Amino acid sequence: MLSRSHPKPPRTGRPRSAAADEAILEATRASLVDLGWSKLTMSDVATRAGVAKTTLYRRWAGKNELVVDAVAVLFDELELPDLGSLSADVQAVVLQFAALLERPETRTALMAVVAESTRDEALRTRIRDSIVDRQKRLVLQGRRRAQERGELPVEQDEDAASTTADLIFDVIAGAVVHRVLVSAEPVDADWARRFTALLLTGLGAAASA
Amino acid sequence: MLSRSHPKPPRTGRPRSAAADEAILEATRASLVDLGWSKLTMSDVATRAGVAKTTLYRRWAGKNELVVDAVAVLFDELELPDLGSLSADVQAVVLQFAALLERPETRTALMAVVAESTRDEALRTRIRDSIVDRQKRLVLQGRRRAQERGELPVEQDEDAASTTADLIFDVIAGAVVHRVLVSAEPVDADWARRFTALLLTGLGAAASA
Amino acid sequence: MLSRSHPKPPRTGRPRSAAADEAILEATRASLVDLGWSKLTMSDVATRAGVAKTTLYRRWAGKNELVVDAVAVLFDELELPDLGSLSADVQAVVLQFAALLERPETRTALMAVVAESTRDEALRTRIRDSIVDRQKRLVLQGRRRAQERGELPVEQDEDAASTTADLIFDVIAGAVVHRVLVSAEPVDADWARRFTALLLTGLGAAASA
Amino acid sequence: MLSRSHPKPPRTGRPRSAAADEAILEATRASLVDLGWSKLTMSDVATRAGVAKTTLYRRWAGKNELVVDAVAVLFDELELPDLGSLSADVQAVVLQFAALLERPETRTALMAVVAESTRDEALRTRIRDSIVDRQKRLVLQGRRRAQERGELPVEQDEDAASTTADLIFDVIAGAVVHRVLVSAEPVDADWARRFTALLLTGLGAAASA
DNA sequence: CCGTAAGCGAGACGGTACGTCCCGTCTTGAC
DNA sequence: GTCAAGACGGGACGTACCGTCTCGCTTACGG
Repeated sequence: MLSRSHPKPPRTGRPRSAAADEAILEATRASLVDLGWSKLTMSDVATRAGVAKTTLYRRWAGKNELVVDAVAVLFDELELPDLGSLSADVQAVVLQFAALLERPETRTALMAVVAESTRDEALRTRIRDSIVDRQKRLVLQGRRRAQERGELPVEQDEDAASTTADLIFDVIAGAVVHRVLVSAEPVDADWARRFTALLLTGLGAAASA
Repeated sequence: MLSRSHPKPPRTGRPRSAAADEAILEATRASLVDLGWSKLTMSDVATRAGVAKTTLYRRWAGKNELVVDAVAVLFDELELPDLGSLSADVQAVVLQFAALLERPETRTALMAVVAESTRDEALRTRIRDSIVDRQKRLVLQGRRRAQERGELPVEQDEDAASTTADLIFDVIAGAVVHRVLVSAEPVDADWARRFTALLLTGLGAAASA
Repeated sequence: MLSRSHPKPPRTGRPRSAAADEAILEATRASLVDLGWSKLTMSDVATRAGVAKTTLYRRWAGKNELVVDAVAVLFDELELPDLGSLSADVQAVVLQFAALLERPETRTALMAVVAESTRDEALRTRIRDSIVDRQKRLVLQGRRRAQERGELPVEQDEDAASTTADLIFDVIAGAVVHRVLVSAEPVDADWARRFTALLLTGLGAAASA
Repeated sequence: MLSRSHPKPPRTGRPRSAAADEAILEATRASLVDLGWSKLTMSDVATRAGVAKTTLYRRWAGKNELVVDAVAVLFDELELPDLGSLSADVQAVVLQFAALLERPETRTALMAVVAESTRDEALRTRIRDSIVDRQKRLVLQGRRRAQERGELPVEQDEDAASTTADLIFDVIAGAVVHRVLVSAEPVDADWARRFTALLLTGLGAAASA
């Protein structure tokens, strides 16, 4: 669960309903599925959640922030399986990620909030903190495991390692997102295999350089 | 200029103003810069263009279509320079593309229309036709030129060649978009060099396999 | 019909629907009857009139102004009958006025807008122009007729005549309103007779002094 | 102080704060002055009184009841002076009453609660008990004093006397209220003199008839 | 002198109406 | 038949109060 940081928890007054929070996020996802981002309204979410509109606005500044929180949790389902080789692990994650992007709630929401974030610095930060940066763990975890297996050398220069991890992350995430949402072509086992081969070969060569 | 297909040009009555078309698209871009996608309104565009709202709706079905046409032309500015090597050419295009995505009108519009397109098949087609598929010419042109230079072998299997081109396109476009719009990190000469190295190495290995 | 003064009638664009105006005022009166002033809402009026809320706000600044216009027309129904004597005429008008105040739409609306007008100069002016001052005609007409009959002397001092007319108006209107809306006692023929006797005797003595 | 009737005083638990009552009524009057009837809110009154909203609702059913209690006490300040003649006494009360109605808290509140009372029988009763009927004492006191002075005959018929008192009350209260709140003209010594003359002459004639 | 029951400030709750904004359509008269 | 202008029915917005409901206290009485 994302902590929306109540830095000074108020001590008086009726406490906020914890149940409402989850009901609202669930209702938001349902509304995304049924209506999509652009037709989703705060009123509709409130109605579905059995909650007053004011309760929504008391907790979230607007549609953008609400949707980010609603879908963020879905991304935490991604995990790196241990299939014995880096290539197999990457292919599996690629397929998982593509499957997540095919779900109607993420499909319609992700690009929309990214689009909004281009004019809203706070929203961009929220997206990065809640969604994007969290998934870098997969890259780091994959590298560590590959190094343990001896598939990749242990890097000495930490800065370079971090820069490379960022590059890999942009390539994987970008390519899969583009394939699914822009090209609208399927990410199947074959594509995953071909893409992973390209990535790992390029990466290996870069590492040895 | 994109043809918005007037298959049967109307023969009677006052003809449509040709000047209005360009004024509207220019006004749309200006509105995107000033207001961003989500705050852009048809009324605002009409006012900026000195045109009535009815005139907009006579030509475009809605905001989505209008914005696609308004920004599509910007993507046609991309071109593959001839710098003597495939690597240099790719790096140059990557930098061009990133610069285009940094412009406020494309920055705010591109992801937004892609998001809308996830629930609107016609819009997705329009985006592909007007924007995405047009840029595949750059990939094809780059490959042809590399083959002429002997940097890449001439492929026999046309299907495989096409599939590979699609993959490359998704990787390049996806990675750059993700870097600029999601990670919000700069695409500078260094990143372009590193990314291109990864791509071309991976590609070379894949081709020889 | 009250003219809401379109000082510079716009020459372009779709003209405002004249039918909507009357439908809205009628709906307002109906809503006053059903709900009373304090529960009347702009949305309800719009719905009853088959009109969008925006159409209401395009024509009236708010509930107060709308209700003033809606009930003003009812007050124009009052008229001074010619029953042969000033006393009979006054009694008849008193009964008419009381009957008007018994109607639910005026009953609930009149005091409410007067109350609002105590903090809104523009509203007070509107009420005076649309409702109150219009009824002074009854006092003036009554005096003229009584003078023609020889029941009252023709006054020479116009200022004094006007001041007296104002006094009479405040006494009649005030007493009837207070009886009906505050004391909530019936204004029947007996009360009208007694009140008229008090008024005319007092008035006659004042005139001869 | 108005008794708000605690018919069965609760015997256990913490007793209600007596100080809070007066603070709330005072805050209500202050809020009436600053905001007027229609903008006065329970929350605002609670804040001004340094009290929780629940405390208000524990004591009063709503805004109407609260305001009636808050202004009722002001009307008890009216008193009939003994200036030696009925006419002088009446003029003095008229001026007192007008001054009371000029105060912003009564000005905005009185008509508003009367308006509300047209649809709320309990409220009408409360207003009559707390405000209106209390002031009839002034009429009765004035008559008694005038009878003692020999200015008015002692009436035999008690019913008729009561009916006449009601009529006088409606005429005085109605005329002054109408002059101040509707006509929005000043009630000065001259107006009071002229009005009193009209009233007493008419009354004298009626009595002798 | 202690338990208990009501009162208390605070503030979240489900609602309703507000007045504004934009949507996409329709209705004018001018060209 | 298109144009600029602008009114139209509709619907969502985000805000403000409503009157109610928890909360964790405080405060007085009665055992």
